[in-house]
Amino acid sequence: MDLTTDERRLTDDIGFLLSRASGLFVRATNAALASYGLRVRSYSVLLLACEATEGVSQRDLAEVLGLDPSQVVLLVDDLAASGLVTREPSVNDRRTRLVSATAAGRALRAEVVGVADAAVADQLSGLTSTERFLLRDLLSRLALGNRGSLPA
Amino acid sequence: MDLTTDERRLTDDIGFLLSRASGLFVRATNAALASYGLRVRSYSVLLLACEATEGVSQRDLAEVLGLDPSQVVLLVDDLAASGLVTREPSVNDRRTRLVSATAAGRALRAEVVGVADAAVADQLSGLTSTERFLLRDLLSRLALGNRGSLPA
DNA sequence: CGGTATCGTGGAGAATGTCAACGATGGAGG
DNA sequence: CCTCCATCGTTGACATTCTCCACGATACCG
Repeated sequence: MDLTTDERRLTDDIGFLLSRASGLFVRATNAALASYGLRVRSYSVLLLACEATEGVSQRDLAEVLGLDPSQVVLLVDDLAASGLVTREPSVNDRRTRLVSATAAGRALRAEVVGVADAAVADQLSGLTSTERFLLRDLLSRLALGNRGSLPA
Repeated sequence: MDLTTDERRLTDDIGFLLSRASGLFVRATNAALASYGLRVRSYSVLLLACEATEGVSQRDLAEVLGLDPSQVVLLVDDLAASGLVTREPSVNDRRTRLVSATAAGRALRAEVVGVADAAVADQLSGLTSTERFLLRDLLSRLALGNRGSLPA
């Protein structure tokens, strides 16, 4: 049942397909967010800042996003300069600076989230709802190491 | 059943998960290929050159890889400088230059393909064989627009 | 022949990835 | 208290990648 190596195709490689699909999604989402002055990266940081009521450390941001901490600095710099997030030192650990969304940040997020979701949904138009859930579960396990499926 | 927008999480977004997983795969594969002087990109070009018995136009390479043609030029430049591929003008259309793998290119591919596949398989270790087929099918439809599932 | 499109190539500038170092702080142990 | 070591944020440097534009060469179409 194993194909000989000579019969393999790049277009059957899951790594290649992941990279290809990811590129399509990122391009589509960047285009959708462009008019709001956001890119996928800064939008992701904004979302995480909105999700964390008490703020997120930049170390955690780097961890979740899979980025080098030095990249997070620049992303937060831009968002802070735009007044979308604040960066305040933690009282528990003065090394860490907690990133929190401002009112303006939350407002922009509320305005943009539909556009971003629509861009993603457009790319997913070929999949049924069931297939999307399945894909999300599989990708979640690859990207985040989640064990089981949806938790109840 | 729809969550309010305030309850959505970035880690549930398929676009984010795709980007995250793709990054993991690319990093792992790059690390595996590093000692052979290849990166994911050049390795992909080499694979496509090996698959096409009559050579591939750089236009087609750009199309399949989802890259700008100007990037393909540099990739082929490197591979050609290493003696892994040749770039010869097409007899049908002298504008196009067909990229073909040399004997050295095919030899290197045979040597490396196992290492690259192992890197991908390692990332997929959390998925069953059935889940991998399923994931490949779903990604293939997203990345390549394939309609149905596996053709018989 | 003239107009238009395509292929490969080069160049510019932004965005991203990777790595090493540093100051400031925290934590553990003597 | 003091020293050693780890962590967080930051900066800098450098390579890779992305995006777009323009050009010469060739093809196609009328």
